[in-house]
Amino acid sequence: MSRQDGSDRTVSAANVDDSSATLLHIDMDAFFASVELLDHPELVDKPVIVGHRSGRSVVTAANYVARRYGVNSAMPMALALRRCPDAVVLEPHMGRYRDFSEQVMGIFTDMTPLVEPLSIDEAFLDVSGARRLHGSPAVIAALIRERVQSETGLTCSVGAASTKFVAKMASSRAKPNGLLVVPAEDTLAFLHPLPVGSLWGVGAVTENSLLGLGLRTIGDLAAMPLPVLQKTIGEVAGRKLHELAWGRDPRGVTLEREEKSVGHEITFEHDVTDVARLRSELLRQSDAVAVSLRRAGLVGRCVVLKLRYTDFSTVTRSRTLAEATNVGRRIYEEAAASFDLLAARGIRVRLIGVRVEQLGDGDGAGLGLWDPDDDWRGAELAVDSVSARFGRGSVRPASLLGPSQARPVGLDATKPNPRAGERGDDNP
DNA sequence: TCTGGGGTCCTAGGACCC
DNA sequence: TCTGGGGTCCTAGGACCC
Repeated sequence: MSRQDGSDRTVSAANVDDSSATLLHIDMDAFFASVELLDHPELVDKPVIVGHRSGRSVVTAANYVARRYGVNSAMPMALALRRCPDAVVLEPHMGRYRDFSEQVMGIFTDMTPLVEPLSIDEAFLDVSGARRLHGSPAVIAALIRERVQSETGLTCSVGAASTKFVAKMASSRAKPNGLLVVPAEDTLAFLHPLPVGSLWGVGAVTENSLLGLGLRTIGDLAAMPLPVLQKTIGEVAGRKLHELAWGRDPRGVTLEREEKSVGHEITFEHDVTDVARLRSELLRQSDAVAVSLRRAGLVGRCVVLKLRYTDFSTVTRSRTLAEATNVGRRIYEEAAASFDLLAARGIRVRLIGVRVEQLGDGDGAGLGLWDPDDDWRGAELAVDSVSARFGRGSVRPASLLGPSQARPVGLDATKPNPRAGERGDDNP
């Protein structure tokens, strides 16, 4: 293994063979906080928290000075400020973070076309094909880190390994502002001493289950008989974690991901009992979801209402439509119907949200009925009128067809129904 | 300590079909 | 009818990630 820290000092074996470590995971350091510090250089040595100071918010990001006080992202703001009363709290500026995100993703794409963004501030890169042009994975990682720093003023950390999840775990152990290369033959030596909780996909609940089995390290997990593991944490999770513990992860870098759902939710500053107010929030969110769907050229068939009550218990109610939609009014009707059943006997609501699932291709624009970028209210009738024109089932989610068979609305309706005539009694 | 908002994936039970 | 097996869809809840 070889490691560089912020001063580009090689900490261990310098002449390590990194040729097998062709998957890079790149993660920006304290991303939101670092962007804010570019605009407030006078705060560099002070604890800085990004988030809303008010009410029920949580820490969105914290710089490394704040982290020394025990402040971490997702921590309740009230707790963070108790731990670090002198912290400077800055409001988030998502648009600005998105701009920086695009800039660094652009730097990644200059090195290889095989870039899989994982979130706004991290990505996987497959550099196996870029070696001849740019050099070994460690050289490519160093080039990227230099460019990111000189062109944006931000730092990032890079993990290089032969599998995605080991690269991801390596980057988190290189933080901040470091590079950690794990050649294939060092994978188990790297993984097995680490605590089970550091495995990607092991959260607090699973960690507790594993500790209950006496498993403290990833090496312990690897040595555990698979059936025992599966009995405790489930068949799929057990198999997956066992594979990961042995460094096996067949996933490659994927360029395009299909969106599975679109939703909006809010937590009120104070719990709300007023049903009319809750309904109007539902209408607002339904419209917002519809706008998001149309911008993405999508329609959805399943409308999910989510409520969180005063005691933090959460319920969801879903309704599946006969035809997919991206019309705010339709989404609202379904969400409100679910809501009325729950609200009939009075409720105290902390959070309310609407989500649309079972997404499909909603390319009604090709029919000249509406422009997906045009969010004026009149466009609301768009996909419902397409359905009306072509009849039931003309708007079918891609998930029913399989990815390669997904077709724009309308075109699909010109095909014979593939499910017609399959109802015969062929019971053996 | 008192818990955001955006998501993905898995489990499990029941309806329904052949 | 005292009932098998396999598949798909729908629903609700929950773990997990950033």
